[in-house]
Amino acid sequence: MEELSRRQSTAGRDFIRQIIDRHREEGRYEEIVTRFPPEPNGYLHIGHAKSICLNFGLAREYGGRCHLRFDDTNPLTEDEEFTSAIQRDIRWLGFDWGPHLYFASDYFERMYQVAEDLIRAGKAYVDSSSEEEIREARGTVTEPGRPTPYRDRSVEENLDLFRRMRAGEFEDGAHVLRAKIDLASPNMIMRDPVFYRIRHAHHYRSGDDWCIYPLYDFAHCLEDAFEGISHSLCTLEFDNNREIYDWILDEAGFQEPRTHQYEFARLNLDYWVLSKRKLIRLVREGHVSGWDDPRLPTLAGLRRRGVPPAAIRLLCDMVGVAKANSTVDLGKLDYAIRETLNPTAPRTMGVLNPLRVVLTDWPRGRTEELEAPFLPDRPGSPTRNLTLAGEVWIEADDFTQDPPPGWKRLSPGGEVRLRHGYVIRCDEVITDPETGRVVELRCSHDRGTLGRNPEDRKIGGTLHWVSARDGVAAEFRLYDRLFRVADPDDVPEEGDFTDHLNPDSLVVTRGWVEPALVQGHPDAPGISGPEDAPWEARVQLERLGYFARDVDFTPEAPVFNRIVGLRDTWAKRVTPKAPEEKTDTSAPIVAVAPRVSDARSAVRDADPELATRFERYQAEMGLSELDADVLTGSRAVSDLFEGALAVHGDAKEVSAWVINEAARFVGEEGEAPAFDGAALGTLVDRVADGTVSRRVAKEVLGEMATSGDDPDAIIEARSLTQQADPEVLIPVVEAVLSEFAEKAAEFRAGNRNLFGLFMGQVMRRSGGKADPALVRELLTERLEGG
RNA sequence: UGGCCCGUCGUCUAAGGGCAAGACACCGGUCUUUGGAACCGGCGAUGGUGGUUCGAAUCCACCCGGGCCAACCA
Repeated sequence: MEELSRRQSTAGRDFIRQIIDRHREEGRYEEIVTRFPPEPNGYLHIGHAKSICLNFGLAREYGGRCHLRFDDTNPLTEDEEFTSAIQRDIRWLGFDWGPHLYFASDYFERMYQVAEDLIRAGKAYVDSSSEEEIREARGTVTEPGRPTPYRDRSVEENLDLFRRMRAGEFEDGAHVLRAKIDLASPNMIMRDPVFYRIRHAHHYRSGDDWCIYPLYDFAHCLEDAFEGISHSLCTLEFDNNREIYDWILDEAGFQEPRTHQYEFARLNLDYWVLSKRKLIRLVREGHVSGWDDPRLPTLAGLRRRGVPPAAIRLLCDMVGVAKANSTVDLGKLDYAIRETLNPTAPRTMGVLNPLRVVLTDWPRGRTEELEAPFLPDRPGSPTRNLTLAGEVWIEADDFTQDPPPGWKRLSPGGEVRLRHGYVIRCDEVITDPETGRVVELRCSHDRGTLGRNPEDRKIGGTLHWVSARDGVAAEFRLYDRLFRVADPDDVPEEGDFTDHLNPDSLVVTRGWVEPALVQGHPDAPGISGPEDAPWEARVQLERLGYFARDVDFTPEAPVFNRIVGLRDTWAKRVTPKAPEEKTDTSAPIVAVAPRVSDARSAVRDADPELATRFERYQAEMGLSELDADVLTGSRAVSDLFEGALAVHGDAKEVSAWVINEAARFVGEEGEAPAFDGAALGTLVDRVADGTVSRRVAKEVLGEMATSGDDPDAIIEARSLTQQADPEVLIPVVEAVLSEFAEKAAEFRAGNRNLFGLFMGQVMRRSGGKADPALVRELLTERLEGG
């Protein structure tokens, strides 16, 4: 649909779509299958919306499917109530899972079988230590963990114990099932994670069938695998969990192509909090009226406020998907709402803070019907009649006794137009003798101005109004940001995010609306009747903003929520945004001397040969300490260097090739690449003797790393010999220059950045084979010479 | 502090060796019976230092900054 069109282009696709594109080219998966896996223990909020839009959107774009799966593995916190609320919210957002509704609890038996398999394979054990003991034995980020006394129980004993755990023979906490992996892993999650715990608790779906329940790390990857998920998307904080995800799936024997996990940044919005824990506090402590309080970022709250689901989808599309933690400007949500509502919301009138206007020259008893279109910019728009009699309400803010420069609204002696009606002039101001407050305006109207402008003068402003004769009293709930500060979590010692609550986040006023907003109107979309679902009734109150009926609305006591105000360039001019004091977070600029890496230094301490080489490279070859450091950080890298050096004797040159180009092909665990040092040395030789350009040599190296072929063979097979013949290159250079004549002119006019463009074009056309120094020379001659 | 992830306009996101692009925000202007909308224009960024390269936001090294992990939560 319209929001998707931007994504159709190849450029600018997010990293997840790029990965999926690649998988599709490889034909790796039969179908793209994603999932949205909420835990039914709370309400969905706008952060979840990003994940929903991503997962369901991907399925839609790639013609795959997206599962809705309740990740209900914790009987203590989960509840039926939430499963229906979550389904309603997703549907409201505009997505559908078809028949693919699943529950993790339905997989308990299969998961249990996997756990037994793991035990039989010696990959899991029953630990009878207490929770505290396990935590204590796990070590810290800097110290390795140590085994508990139960780690080496026999398979038989483990199996027996685990079965009795299931059978309910033990109290909560008596035993747990743990993976047997590596207690010294630098990744804390891999230090024998707990897979099952005993919980004699009633589960809202599986009842009392189970008294052991799997934990997230064990359960989630299996759920994905059971369902044939192809791309399992989660937020950044699960990054560390990917290792256990893969470990379990591999140990459980799931073959490629199987599901894999990818992490993206969760959505954050300033002036809001999005953590479940904090949302619960706001509700429980009564800072808001409930989960659907319109000030909350919950989908229920946004819906009640009147935000259209399309606006939330648009926001998610604008925000994109990436791996960098970020906080989105709340103004983007406002934009998305206005953008969505502007083309469709009927224009109507209401007055928030009324001020009485009496038309002194209006004949007593006369009424006039003024025809007003609901969508004034659209030809053929449906209309309604506004009844004008001798008195109207206008907005108190639209009048001032002493107008500032640029004021276009009413002031003593000034003229304005009543929207869809006449031009009026303020003749007299009635004030309360006690308070001095303006209570009424006496005005006269110009009969010649209905539907046309006076010729002798310009009327600057137009005011919205409601007829005092037949306006309907209404309550307005005006919402503002929930917090006063952009980052409510930024609190001083012993402070709390609730300290930053905005006391003015809800302002209630009583005013008037035109009758159509309460009675309904057959031709106006969104306000067709008093019984309409509240969030279906979204209108613009002209000059004020977009409003929706609240769930509390009744025709007898109409209540409207302000969804968002209109852009207001006047307000900005009058109250310029306070320059928010920004704490300077930029790093102080200090020149730091690069150091030898601690990690590599430790490797050398453990390997005397590397330590010797480290010294030798500096002393005998004249390499810098830093280069020598990198070259001796692992056996694989150092061997590569040694091997290459045996073929090509220039230590500096070889060292640069190893460090900058070849080292990246050494595996994470120090596995040697597909080529050896000698092959690398040969390649460096070919660069030195001018056979190939450096650029081509890098390509060759890449191929060596995948195929393991000999460099000469690759050069031969793909005829990559360097092109240094001017006779050949000149026509190419001239072709580029004439094709990009405009750019060339720009270059001559001073845009030096463009040199790379020409260079790149020539290089591309030569298949990267051209001698760059020569090309540069030829180009320079032609661009600068004549 | 060990490991992992991440640093591009004020904000969000592209470009992944060759013209730093778009959106929001902001600032001007045109138009206007919404100080709205629409239209036109402008401002504005590669965390730092070295290195590799004809050419670096992109590759390498170090530094700085931010985030995540030591639940029998997810």
